[in-house]
Amino acid sequence: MDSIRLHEGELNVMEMIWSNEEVPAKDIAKIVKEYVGWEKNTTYTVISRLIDKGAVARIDPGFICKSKISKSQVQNIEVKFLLDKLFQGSLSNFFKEYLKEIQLTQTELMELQKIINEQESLIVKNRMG
Amino acid sequence: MDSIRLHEGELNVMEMIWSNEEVPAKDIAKIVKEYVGWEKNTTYTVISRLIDKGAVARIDPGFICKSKISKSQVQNIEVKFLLDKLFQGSLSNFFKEYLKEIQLTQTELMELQKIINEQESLIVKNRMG
DNA sequence: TAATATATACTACTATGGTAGAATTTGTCT
DNA sequence: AGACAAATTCTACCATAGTAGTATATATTA
Repeated sequence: MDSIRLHEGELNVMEMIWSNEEVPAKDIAKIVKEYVGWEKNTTYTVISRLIDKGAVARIDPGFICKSKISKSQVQNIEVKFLLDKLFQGSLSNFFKEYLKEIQLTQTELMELQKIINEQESLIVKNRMG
Repeated sequence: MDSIRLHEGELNVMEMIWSNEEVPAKDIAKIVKEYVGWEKNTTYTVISRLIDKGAVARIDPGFICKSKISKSQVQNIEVKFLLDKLFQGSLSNFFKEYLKEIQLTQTELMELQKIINEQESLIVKNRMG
């Protein structure tokens, strides 16, 4: 699980694959063309690069694409990069320097609260064995 | 305040500037050399690019560098990019897809709780006029 | 003031992201 | 089979990140 970084362009393609389990390259090309406007060649190039990077597996016949890395892995990797880059690698700093400063909506606050509660009850459970 | 994106290398330099208000280029070069290992030329090149981008102001004589963008602005910009890129631009999604899944430490939980409390009391105050 | 060191500017080279044209292969329909 | 379309591969071009060598200007000092 070596930190594969994916950029915007590659994500256009990955999103397709993540939401379909297995997709033929040709379909990806079609859909990306429709939604993002890329020529099919562009998509094929990006797919190749994703295969080189190890983010996508090619299955033949049919040039079927299957993800080798989950969206959540990619999210983790990118969040880590951001934290390292601008928050001294610390989630706490992110809370204190970012979250604290912006105005959270009621909904966001409630969601956060829910997550905290869940995690806290987990901790308590663990402590009680 | 047009989304200036700064990458790793540029941040080496910006961190210096942020923590010193006004710094001569030569000092930045020296320190970056010491801590990051870059040749002074490299640092000068990066400084030029930062000036071009509008992230740094050059004051003469002395080639003094002064930041034109705060760290917190840069943090906001980069967080927004990450959210757009991997969380459909939504902080809520970030909470639900990332925070929820990782194991927060006690300290982190407490910090979060504190932030929520503060923001909630703010909302209540506003509501009461 | 000549010699040396330091600061700054210019130029350049590599890697990769972003994008797509051209060429070729494969499939389909008559 | 021949013609047309779709799929795939090859190749390439530009922008920018990443890094630094070379040249020049400026300051310092013998």
